[in-house]
Amino acid sequence: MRPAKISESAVRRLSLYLRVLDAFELAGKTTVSSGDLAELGGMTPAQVRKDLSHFGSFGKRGLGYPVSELRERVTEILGLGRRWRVGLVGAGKLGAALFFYDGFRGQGFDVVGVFDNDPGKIGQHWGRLVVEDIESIDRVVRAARIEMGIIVTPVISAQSVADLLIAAGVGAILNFAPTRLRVPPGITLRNVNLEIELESLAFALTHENGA
Amino acid sequence: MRPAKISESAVRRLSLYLRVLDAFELAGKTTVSSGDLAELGGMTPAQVRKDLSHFGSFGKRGLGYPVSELRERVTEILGLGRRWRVGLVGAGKLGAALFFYDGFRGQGFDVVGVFDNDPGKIGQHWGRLVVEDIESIDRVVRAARIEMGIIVTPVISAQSVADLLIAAGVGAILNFAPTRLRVPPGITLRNVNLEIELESLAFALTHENGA
DNA sequence: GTTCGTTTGTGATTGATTTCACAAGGAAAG
DNA sequence: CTTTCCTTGTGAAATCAATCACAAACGAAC
Ligand SMILES: NC(=O)c1ccc[n+]([C@@H]2O[C@H](COP(=O)([O-])OP(=O)(O)OC[C@H]3O[C@@H](n4cnc5c(N)ncnc54)[C@H](O)[C@@H]3O)[C@@H](O)[C@H]2O)c1
Ligand SMILES: NC(=O)c1ccc[n+]([C@@H]2O[C@H](COP(=O)([O-])OP(=O)(O)OC[C@H]3O[C@@H](n4cnc5c(N)ncnc54)[C@H](O)[C@@H]3O)[C@@H](O)[C@H]2O)c1
Repeated sequence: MRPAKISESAVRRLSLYLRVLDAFELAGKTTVSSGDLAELGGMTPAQVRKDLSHFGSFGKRGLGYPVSELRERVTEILGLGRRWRVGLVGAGKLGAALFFYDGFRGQGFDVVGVFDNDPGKIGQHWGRLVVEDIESIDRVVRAARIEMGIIVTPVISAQSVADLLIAAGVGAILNFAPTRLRVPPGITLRNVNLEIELESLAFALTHENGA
Repeated sequence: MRPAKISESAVRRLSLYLRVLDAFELAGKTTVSSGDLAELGGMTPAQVRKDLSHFGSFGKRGLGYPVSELRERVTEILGLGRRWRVGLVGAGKLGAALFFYDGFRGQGFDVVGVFDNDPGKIGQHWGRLVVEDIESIDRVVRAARIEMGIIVTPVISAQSVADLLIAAGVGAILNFAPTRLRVPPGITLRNVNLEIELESLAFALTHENGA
């Protein structure tokens, strides 16, 4: 089924369902109800059903959803039925934390290229990879058929790095630099801005007694 | 002005306005229009005006908003007119990246406590701090009057760490562990789940040709 | 095969957020 | 003082997202 338009938040909830389904499958359950999924995922049963119904009817009335089949379908919907090749730009503190984190591999994301512009970083061995010169990014992205980029450079370099990634054919970017990147239509951009997260906590703490 | 209810997304936009205002102030401009703010912030002028109007009338018709005054007001609204004391739990890869990142200090957030449960980590000197035993978290949080917690432990420990932070009086938590934490009402929780971000990119790349 | 208890799938409804559109305010120029 | 040109502030309208509520479907029990 090819749904008209799925909201960004609905897609994020699909990721949550997938985690909950993993837990249920591990626990040996063969079916789950929308209520079960909602309980562990932190939303309402109606929302679970609505989200899933956008992609077809997977459940049986009176019974619920078959765990392993639903897990497969959601995996497929999210595009996780295959592995993704990711390039990481910025071999700094955050870049290293991300690179040496194993969690992503388990979800199907392989970092197959690391880039930096610091001569002290270029040539370093990171796991089985070598940190590449940012100058070679076009060649390496094409050679390794990298599909997504993660930007963990300082703000000042972020836009130019994004431009290079896009020019090399990357279609999606996850940006950690606290700045707004401009990307052409058709390129997917997600920002992770930790300063905004902290500021939103500060706002909540500041206004909680007034609410 | 004490507005009835401000949406989470409106608060996040306030953070963006603050960044844009900083840039304008640095550039020596004394007034900005909602159009200017929208242009650099990536939203519409009407939304800028609506967001700001929730907190009062800061602008002059025909002229725009006074940059430095608006910056001060937004700073105040977000609760950034003071410094915040933050505790970091999990002295691992991501914890180190966050701890040694200077960007947060500039926004008013001081990490004044680091905790771990690994004997190999406890006692390590991190900057001018010493990594504390998680067992002492209650004492240290109270002594240092820590107000916010950042959780960067493995999933398995995240809930128990959250419970400890809350028991020690922390009112807001930023959680990086990819799991849903349960917190009592009155406690503010924000999650940063990088797996979900990557999966949302995978979804976009998978469905882009069909859109 | 009928009844009963359960749970899905979905149109209708409610609610929240964003955008529209314009009257009113203010500066500047003549 | 009057006209002109901008830009704000805000109700009204439109769009988008979440929730409700219920008929239809299914399994189990007898
Ligand atoms: N470290 C954190 O915890 C943290 C938290 C929030 C946001 N961020 C943001 O993430 C980004 C990276 O942070 P970090 O702490 O890892 O910084 P860092 O200085 O440790 O690393 C940045 C790396 O990018 C490289 N670089 C600079 N310009 C480049 C270019 N043009 N091409 C390729 N590589 C280039 C540098 O050589 C360096 O190795 C920054 O934008 C920062 O604001 C980091
Ligand atoms: N590293 C990354 O880039 C990355 C990316 C996405 C998500 N995460 C998440 O962030 C968390 C931390 O990741 P990491 O790579 O830094 O892991 P890590 O293993 O390097 O560090 C985790 C630290 O937490 C400590 N710890 C464990 N249990 C504890 C407890 N009960 N109390 C106090 N400290 C405890 C460990 O001793 C260790 O030092 C994990 O939940 C991970 O899933 C990390």
